[in-house]
Amino acid sequence: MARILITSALPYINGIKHLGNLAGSMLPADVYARFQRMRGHEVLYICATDEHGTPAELAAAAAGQDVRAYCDEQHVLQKEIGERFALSWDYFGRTSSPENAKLTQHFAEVLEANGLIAEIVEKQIYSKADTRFLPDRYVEGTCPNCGFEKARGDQCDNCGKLLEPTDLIEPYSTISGSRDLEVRDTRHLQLKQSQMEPRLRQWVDEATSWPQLARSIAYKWLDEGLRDRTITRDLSWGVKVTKDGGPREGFEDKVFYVWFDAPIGYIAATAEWAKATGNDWERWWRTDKGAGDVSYVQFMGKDNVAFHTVSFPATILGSEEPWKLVDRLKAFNWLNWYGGKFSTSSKRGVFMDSALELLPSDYWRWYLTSNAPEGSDTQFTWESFQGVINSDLANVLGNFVNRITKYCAAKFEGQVPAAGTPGEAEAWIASELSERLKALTAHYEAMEYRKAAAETRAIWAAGNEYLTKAEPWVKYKSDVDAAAVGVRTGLNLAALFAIIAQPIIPDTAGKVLGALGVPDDRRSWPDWQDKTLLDALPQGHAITPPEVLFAKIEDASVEEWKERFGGE
RNA sequence: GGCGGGAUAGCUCAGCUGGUUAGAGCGCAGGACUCAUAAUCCUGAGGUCGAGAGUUCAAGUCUCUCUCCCGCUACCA
Repeated sequence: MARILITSALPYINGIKHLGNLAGSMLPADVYARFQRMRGHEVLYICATDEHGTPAELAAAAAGQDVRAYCDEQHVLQKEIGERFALSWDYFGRTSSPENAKLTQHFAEVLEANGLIAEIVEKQIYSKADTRFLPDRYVEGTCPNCGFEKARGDQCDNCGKLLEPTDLIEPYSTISGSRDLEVRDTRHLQLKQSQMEPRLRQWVDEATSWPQLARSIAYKWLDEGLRDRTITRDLSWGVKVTKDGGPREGFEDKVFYVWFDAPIGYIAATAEWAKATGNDWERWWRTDKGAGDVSYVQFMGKDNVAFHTVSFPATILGSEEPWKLVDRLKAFNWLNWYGGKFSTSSKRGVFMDSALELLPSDYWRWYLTSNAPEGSDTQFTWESFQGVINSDLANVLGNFVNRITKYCAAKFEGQVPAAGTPGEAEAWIASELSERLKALTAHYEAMEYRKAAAETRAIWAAGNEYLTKAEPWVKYKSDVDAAAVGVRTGLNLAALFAIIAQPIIPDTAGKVLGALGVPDDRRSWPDWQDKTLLDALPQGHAITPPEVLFAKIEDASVEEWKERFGGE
C-alpha cells in the first residue's frame, strides 16, 4: 500500500469559485484521490482557502465587513459548496490558521538564519486618504509612454509597457480615488532566491516525471535568473512578521506576502487536520519523521506552475530542513467561457453555487472531467454540455442500468439469476473488459483525465453491445436459462460500471451500487485480471431497479440557461 | 518583444521514440432490434493531417521558413 499526499491549488477567498477553478485543480485532485483510495492506498487529500492579500481586504471592504469576519464567512461557504460537489477532502483548512502563521514564521526565521533573507528599504506609494501603502496595481494614472489615462502602476494595459508606480503622471488610488499620494520609505524582507538557483536547477533536472509544460516553465524562470523577491507587505491582514518568536521591530504593521504563506498552507492545513483528528502531520511532510515513502502529487492551473516548481521549492530547499517536496505535478489549462475567460470579478460564466441550482454535481463532474482542459484551453458551451450529458450519462450509462434492472425485475423477480452457462457473448465481453480495465487503470495512474473518462464510457458502451449480442429478451422465449446468463452478466456489468464510475460520479455510482446491494467492501477498484467480475453478485441476491439515473437536458433548458448566464 | 502551447473528418479532440488502407465521440444517412430514458446495436459517407521547403527507402509524426489562434511574462490570484 502506497501513501499518497494530494493537494489542489488553494482557492482564493474572494467569493464562490467558478467552473474553471473547479475543473483545473479541485475536481481532478478529487477524482485522483478517489481512484487511489479505491486501489487501497493510504490517501491524504488536503485543500484550504487562500485568505491573505489585498484582494481579500478589498472584497471585505466592498461587502462592508471586517476582513476576518468576511473570511470566516467565505471559508464556510467554499467548504460547503465543495462538499456539495462531493470533493472528498480529508481536510479543508485556511491559510489564516494559527498553524499557518506558526509555520510561515518558522520558515522565514530559518531562511534568515541560513542567510537567505535580508532586510531592505524600498520606496512605495502611500495613500494618506486610505492610510495605507498601495500595491503597484492599485495605483493608476496616465501612462508616460502612450498617454493612456488608466495605466496601472505595474503595467499599461494600452501599450503594454511595464511601469513603476512612480512613473505614472497624476497617479491616484484605485481604492479611494484619492490623489493625495506620496512616496515613502518602507522596510521589507527580501528572499534571496538568486542564491538558490543551482539547487533548484538540480532539483528540476531530477524531476524527469513532470509534464513537459511544468518543466519548461520552471527552466524558463531559472534561465532568466531568479529575482530576489520581497516577501513582506504593508498590510494588516496576514501572517505577522516575527523575530526570535516575538514581534519584529519595524515590522509591526507588516505581514508576509500572500505568495509566501499560501503554499505553506498545504503543510499547515495538514497540521490543522492532525489537530482536528488526532493524527500526526509530520509523517506526511517530514522525511525524517516518516514521510520518506510518501508520494506527493500537486494539482493546479498553469498560472500556478512557477510558484509550485520554483518559488515554493526555494522556500523548502532554503530551509535546509527535511521537508517533503512535490513528486508529481499535474497542471491544467483554462476552461473558457464563450470566447473569453470565466471571471470572478466580472461575474462571467457559471459559478459552483449556481451550477448546483441547475443540475446535480455528477453532471458537472462528468462533463468537466471528460472535457478537462488538459492539452490546451477548452471552451465551455451549453450545447456541448448538453450533448455530452445526454449521450454519455443518460443514454449510455443510465439507460443500460435501467434496461437490465427493469428486465430483471420483470422476468426474474428482481433476483440475480443462477441458471445457465456462459457462452460466446460472455467470453467476448470478458476479454473486452480485461483489456479496457487495464487501459483505464493506466490512464488514471497517468492522470490522463480525458482518456480515463473516454475509456470509462467505452466500457459502458461495451455493455450495451454485449446485450445486443446476448439478447436475453429473444432467448427468453425459447430458453429461459440462456436468458438468465445474459441477465446475470448484465447485472454484474451494471455493478462493475458503477464501481469504475466512482471517482468521477460518486453520487450516482453509489445509487446504483445501493440498488444492486453491493456492500462497501466490494466496491474497490477491479483487477483487470480478475475472472470473477461477471459473476460477483451473489446468485439469487435481490436487486431493486433504481430511479432513472440521469434526466436528459432539454433544448428548452439550454435556451433558458443561455439567457440566464449570458452564454452567447 | 521573450517564452510556451495549439492548428488533424461538419463539431470536440486522440494519434509515444517517423513505417501496412489517418482514428474516437458527437452530428448526419441507411439498416437492425424492441429489454430500456424514441434509448441501444450495426454499417456508411471519406479529411491534399494550417502553408511552403527540406531530411529519409518512408513524415500529421523530425528540421527550417511562413500564416493564424491562445496562454504566460513574478507582487493579480
